[in-house]
Amino acid sequence: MILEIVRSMKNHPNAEEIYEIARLTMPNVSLGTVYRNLKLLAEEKKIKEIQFEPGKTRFDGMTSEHEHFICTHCNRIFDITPTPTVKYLASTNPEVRELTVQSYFLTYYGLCKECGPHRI
Amino acid sequence: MILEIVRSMKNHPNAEEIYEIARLTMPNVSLGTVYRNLKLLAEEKKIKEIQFEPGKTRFDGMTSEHEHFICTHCNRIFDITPTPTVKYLASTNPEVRELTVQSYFLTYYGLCKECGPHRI
DNA sequence: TCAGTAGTAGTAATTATTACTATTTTGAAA
DNA sequence: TTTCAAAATAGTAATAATTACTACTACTGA
Repeated sequence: MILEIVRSMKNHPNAEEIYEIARLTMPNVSLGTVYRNLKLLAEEKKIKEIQFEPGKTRFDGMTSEHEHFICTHCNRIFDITPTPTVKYLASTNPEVRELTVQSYFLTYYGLCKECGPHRI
Repeated sequence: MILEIVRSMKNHPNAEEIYEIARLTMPNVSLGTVYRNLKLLAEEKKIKEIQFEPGKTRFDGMTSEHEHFICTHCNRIFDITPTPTVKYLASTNPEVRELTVQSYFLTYYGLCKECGPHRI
């Protein structure tokens, strides 16, 4: 049930937000239960925990490899499909080639289409 | 003073660790002062706040563009010099090209030289 | 010298998260 | 179906990281 909720929420919610949605269908679910299940789901790799701002863990039901873009103006978070994967990039970096890369976490910061001019 | 301490610590310390070092030279500095100055320094962009594990903010005195590698076995954090910059990579990604990228944050997870075989 | 500002120590408060405990639910064997 | 142990839960207490508050000190410049 909680897994379904996280999967249906596309806005990278935190535990509190998931709890609010969960209460709509399970009116007396407790926050502790939400936390516990989120942790279990994360351990089973069915959801991802992500850290953007300090002290706030967010959850992401999309487990396929993807990146994020955070608009520094409106604070919205966008999902980005990686085109040439960072693993390829890693393979061209001598420092990284000596290590075994299993996964990576990449977040861009900048201005989204609505908030800023198109420019790199 | 706190800026010097953060710059001298290469291990991405958290506030508590910085506090411990600060007390060596300023025995009655308070933890609140350390937190306040770290926040000020971060606002002035003289240090960077980084989030690896949930609920723990670490600080980095190296403000030049660089990436991190975290060994999933020994949990050590390594600094990585970006070779082809991710900005270049971003420019090849149509999704990202429509946005204004100001900065990025990239962390690799995997096994370091001591903990795992060399393999990509 | 003195008033005002800024910075600090020390403590209290807040926030996100985890732990605990008594109770409820579940599910499989009898 | 009944029974009973194991697992999950609600509700609350506890913890950890961080921030806010307050009274006090130090520094500043006129």
